Amino acid sequence: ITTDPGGWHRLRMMYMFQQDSWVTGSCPSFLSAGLGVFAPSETYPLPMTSSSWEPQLDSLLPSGPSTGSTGAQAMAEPTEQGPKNPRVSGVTVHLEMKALWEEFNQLGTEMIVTKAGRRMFPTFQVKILGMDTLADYALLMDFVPLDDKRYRYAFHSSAWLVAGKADPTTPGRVHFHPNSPAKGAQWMRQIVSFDKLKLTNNLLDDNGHIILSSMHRYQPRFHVVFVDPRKDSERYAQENFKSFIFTETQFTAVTAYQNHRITQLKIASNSFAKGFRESDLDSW
Amino acid sequence: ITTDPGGWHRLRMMYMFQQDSWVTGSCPSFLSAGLGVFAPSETYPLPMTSSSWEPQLDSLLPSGPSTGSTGAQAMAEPTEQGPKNPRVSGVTVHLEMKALWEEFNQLGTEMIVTKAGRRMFPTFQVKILGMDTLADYALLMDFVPLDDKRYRYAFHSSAWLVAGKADPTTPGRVHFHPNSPAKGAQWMRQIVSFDKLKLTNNLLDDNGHIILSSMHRYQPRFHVVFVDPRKDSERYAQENFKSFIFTETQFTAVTAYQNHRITQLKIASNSFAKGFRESDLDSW
DNA sequence: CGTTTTGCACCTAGGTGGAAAGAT
DNA sequence: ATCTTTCCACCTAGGTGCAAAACG
Repeated sequence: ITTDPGGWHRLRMMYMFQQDSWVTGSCPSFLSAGLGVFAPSETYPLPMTSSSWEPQLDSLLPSGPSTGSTGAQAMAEPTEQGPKNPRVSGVTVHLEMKALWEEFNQLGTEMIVTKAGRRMFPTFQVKILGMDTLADYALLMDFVPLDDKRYRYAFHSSAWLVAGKADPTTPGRVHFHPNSPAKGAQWMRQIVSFDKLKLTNNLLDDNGHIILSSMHRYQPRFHVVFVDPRKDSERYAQENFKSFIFTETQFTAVTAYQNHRITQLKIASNSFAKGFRESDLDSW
Repeated sequence: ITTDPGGWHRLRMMYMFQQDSWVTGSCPSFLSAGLGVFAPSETYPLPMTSSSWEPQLDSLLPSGPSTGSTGAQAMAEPTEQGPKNPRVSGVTVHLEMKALWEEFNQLGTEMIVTKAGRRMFPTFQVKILGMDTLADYALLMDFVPLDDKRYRYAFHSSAWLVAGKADPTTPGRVHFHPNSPAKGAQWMRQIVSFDKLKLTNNLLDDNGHIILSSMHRYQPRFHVVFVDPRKDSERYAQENFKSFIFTETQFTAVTAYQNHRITQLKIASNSFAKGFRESDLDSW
């Protein structure tokens, strides 16, 4: 938990209904041993009509005319998850930079994956409410395939096409927020940022990064896990977590940008890419 | 506890025997409310014969011929602190970069203080053993005046001279390691680095930095505090912490380096000062 | 041919001591 | 005279997309 960068701690943890899965982020082993953990479904479980590539805005979000509320945020509708521990049942989550996410999503968000690992942009950031200030929580992210397809981009028509069935994959890793576990008060104090999370296409990755297949579509998921102090906490695993899905954060993993408009939006909005801005705005 | 830099959380906490004191570092308020806290003595309490400026090595350290052990480390002898909770009584702490600290200490370590706040170099880093892996701890640092004197540096003789009585001061702040509180397992997993700690000479500092008086000598102290879950934890405050002092880390606060040899050693050993290396070693 | 890898120029962000100017 | 402040060139460390090369 110190500041040693790249010193990710890796550990194993059992999915309840699945095989083992690598867990990323610095997380103490006693936590993974104790918290049980939810069962990520192999494919995206939300009611979605995403048979076509056409990006759609989250129908669950408060749409309508924009009210101009300060600090664009979205609140995810948790999926049906059965009875929950009161430590997590009241938790609500707001997505930061919602407007930017939507702008990308309307074009069809692409995220670069590299062998060494690449950060997401926009960064997944949330504001959390409703935790028990005195209880311990771990915050996690994972990525679920949006469908069982492989895609390719047709440059002449500027459109994504289905290119076949999805490549086979290993179960998929989970990224612990490096500050996990921490008290509810700590998590709620300010925006929680997953800027240490990196995406890779290296199936043999040894750095604890999230492994994704290029040219496949994914839905990020966010999980709030109450660290149950009880000895037999595994038995309550299903009750002790709550998951949140923001459909505007879905994306296609790529090794190089396909849609030129995505490239331009990345350059325009990511400060690290300022070197590629030329004409746009000198007013700055 | 997220990654927002400069977003230090500040809060007040009561010393048991003293007035209020500012606490720095991101630390949840429930913690400060609960952990009670030790009473830092106004002047350095260890048996020391530091009436003269001559820097002396810690007589408590295992000296003798260097055995060439890997990773130079020191283990602090805790001062007499009365009966302790078993959660802290077995804790031991090793100072990292001990050899470098000693090299500086032999010359008379100087640390720059600025209005905006300046990091220490060497950085105070420790390896911790003997914590209860499942218990919550907070790690703290504070700085105790080594004496009641004000110094000045005589350039012609390259020596420090007493320049009078110490300037009056306010009680002195405490720096919480930003990851506090965390489980013992988390703290012991890797080296704990206080690289977010900054020193300032601004008495009105609003950034939660440690306030020191230039031309005065200080002894850094390191405190391991068990976060007692009991409601009346204040009553056990004295039992729930253990303090460690590494005399080789003592220093004089300055606004500009006085001893040229200190400057050269900083330049030679701090990678951020590489721009000032010229002749020394091109083999690199 | 479509896709991936590599090296790189160009940034952000921020930690150094120096030198000159300012303060007392 | 002594000490402090400010600005700055020069670093570290690392996040960008690009272009060319490599891959299959």
